[in-house]
Amino acid sequence: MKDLSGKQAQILEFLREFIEDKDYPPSIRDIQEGCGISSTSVVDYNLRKLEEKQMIRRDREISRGIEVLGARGRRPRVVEIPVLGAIAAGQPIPVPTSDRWASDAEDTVSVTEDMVRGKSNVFALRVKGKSMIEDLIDDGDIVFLEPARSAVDGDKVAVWLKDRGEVTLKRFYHEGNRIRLQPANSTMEPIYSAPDNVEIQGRFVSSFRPAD
Amino acid sequence: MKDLSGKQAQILEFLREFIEDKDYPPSIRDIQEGCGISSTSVVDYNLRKLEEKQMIRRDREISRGIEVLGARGRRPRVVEIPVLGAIAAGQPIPVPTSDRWASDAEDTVSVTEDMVRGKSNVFALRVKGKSMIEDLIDDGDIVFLEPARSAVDGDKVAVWLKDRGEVTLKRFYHEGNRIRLQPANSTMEPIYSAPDNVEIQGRFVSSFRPAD
DNA sequence: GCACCGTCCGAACGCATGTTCGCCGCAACT
DNA sequence: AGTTGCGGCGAACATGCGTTCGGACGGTGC
Repeated sequence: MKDLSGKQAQILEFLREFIEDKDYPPSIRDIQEGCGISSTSVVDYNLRKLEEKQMIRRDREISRGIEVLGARGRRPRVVEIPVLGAIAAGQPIPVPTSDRWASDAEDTVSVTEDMVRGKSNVFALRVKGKSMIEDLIDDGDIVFLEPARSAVDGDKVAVWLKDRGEVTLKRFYHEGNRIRLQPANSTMEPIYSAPDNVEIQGRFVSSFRPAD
Repeated sequence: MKDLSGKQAQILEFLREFIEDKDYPPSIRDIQEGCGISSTSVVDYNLRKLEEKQMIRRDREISRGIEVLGARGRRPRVVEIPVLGAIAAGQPIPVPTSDRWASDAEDTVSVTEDMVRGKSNVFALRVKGKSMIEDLIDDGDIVFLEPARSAVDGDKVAVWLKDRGEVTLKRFYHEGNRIRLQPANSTMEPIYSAPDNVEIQGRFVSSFRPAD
């Protein structure tokens, strides 16, 4: 069931390379030529075999209707995340109110969908400066956030501190009638603030750190 | 040059959705039906216009030879990174000597190519435990490393400390006739070691932190 | 030997699909 | 009105491409 002949493996490999390269599936005759096969019927024959073995899917009656199945075939869904700007202590970030940022985003980053947990409307911020290093966020990191106005205890959120006039990323805790913003490092003291002084901008989804 | 008529925008949108959905480009008649156009020649006419405007690329004489260009069209190249295992203080990591790990990798992660800088043979490790939190690497993080046996000053490398019997991620500095492994946090002291006691496993490329 | 089966070959068949061509309606000019 | 250009229409045309069919070649079992 799983093992396939040399020619079938060759065809499968050719399929992957062709699709990767050209962005559309090859025709029967493309495969024929690319694999050095002398007849289209041989290709058809082996494609049927591959289909039986669940390696590919074919849309009959449709030109180039071949689809490679399996982990290497099904391309992971890629989403474009708008990078809205930089976040640094002392500087506000422009937080969108509408849900269409694609136009005013200065930059975008493409990531596989599982990196943002399939959430929608995720946006990204480029971290500037070392000011948040105690939150395990380094200079140059990219943080992915989902829009949020509220948080539950323990959430990592980007909050706008009205009195300080700055945005920071901390863990969020309700504590009596005040808010505790907890850094992730034991050597740092938490920030306490009145609830109406903090304005939640977004909830942490994930982060990425490129090389230096 | 940039603005396109309503019908052209409609066709372009249809192209994207169709390709996203089916994994192969539509035929002229697919577009005709999908956009409610009464003649194939109209589709052809507008496709030529789109091609003039550099919005798409057509492979003449080839069925479904349409390719959407631009940021939203050209899919970012996705590479599969083998996750070789977990890294935690006190435990060695199995570092491959050959360059074919795909078979023995327990897991893989798909990321867009720019996340690993287009480097080849990159592998990934899942961070276990909080033991490296001072290097801005948290529990659950995924670090991407490229195989390396040497490093230049300042590189973040995964090193095997023979005397301690553990692997850790630090910045690497030659300092006289010893090696300094520098954490990224000022409250932590660097580790000094003899050159023959450290064995470099891989060089840090990037890291990713999923949500809690 | 013979029959059977998996694989391959070459050619023909026929639908699917891209391309071309003449014509029309409409708006903006002269 | 006449002209020009753009966008659309429908049909015919030419080719791309999937499919089918008769047959060949090499194993394997009887």
